[in-house]
Amino acid sequence: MPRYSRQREAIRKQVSNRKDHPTAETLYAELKPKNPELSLATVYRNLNQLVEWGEVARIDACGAARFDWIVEPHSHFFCRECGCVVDMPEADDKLPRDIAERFDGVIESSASNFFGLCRECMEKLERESRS
Amino acid sequence: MPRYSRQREAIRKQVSNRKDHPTAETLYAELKPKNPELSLATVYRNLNQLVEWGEVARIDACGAARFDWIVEPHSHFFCRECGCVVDMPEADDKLPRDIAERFDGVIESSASNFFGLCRECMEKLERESRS
DNA sequence: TCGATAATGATAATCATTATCACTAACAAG
DNA sequence: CTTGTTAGTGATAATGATTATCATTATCGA
Repeated sequence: MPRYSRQREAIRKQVSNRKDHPTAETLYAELKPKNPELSLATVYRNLNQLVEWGEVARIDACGAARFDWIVEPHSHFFCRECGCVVDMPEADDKLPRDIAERFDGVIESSASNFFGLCRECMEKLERESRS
Repeated sequence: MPRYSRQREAIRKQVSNRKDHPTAETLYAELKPKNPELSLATVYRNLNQLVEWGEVARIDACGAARFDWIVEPHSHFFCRECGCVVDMPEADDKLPRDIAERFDGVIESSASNFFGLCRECMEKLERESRS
């Protein structure tokens, strides 16, 4: 029996309008100007709620949690230089299936994380090393 | 130019003597009795150092970081009930190879994380639900 | 033996997140 | 429409993991 709330609606909308994977803090900063009364705790609270309801997905890795309105499980790439997070849809599902069968327990979810440099940072570092 | 230190040696030894994946706090608790002067900060400091030198690996997921003297990258299973961490060597290397080729940047490492219930917890919960 | 400085221990600080709690607002029932 | 129940909020204290600070100690080459 959840009730309507202006704040939750704004948070839901903000997450679904973004193609990248914002943190709670980022969402808060973006929403604050047009919702001056908004509290950071409310952002965290509602994100947890939305995750629980399966409306958004939480991406855990590299410090702060990030949120994604694409709830189908998929892998991510994390750039160690700029901290950006990129979807890696190619890497999915092939792996977990047969692993899960062999495993001596219950596998409820899985996530493959990739770490390194995104193209922008790779090119930037290459440029810098030529000097 | 790192120098010898009794504390680092004790930490190194403690990590390599364990087959599970202890947290910094756990290692501290285990070492403290025989090294009463040891500080938690020293444990963190040295673990970071050892990771940087490639002597131990850091496993990031589910709250506190865990440490592993097996540095070859491999996947892990995390039990949501008891919090145990189990090696999943079967899940490795199949995935990253062809992904890395297609990726528009540099993939330096990858890790597949599995979440769910370990056998013990699965059985315990089954038993509890029959009552 | 000495001196430069790596390493330590104690603890304050930080960062992300959760808990608390008095207050506000949604909304079903009267 | 007025209400009563209680979900939701905002402000902030508390937490947990980790890092920074800093005065002191210890390593080790000169």
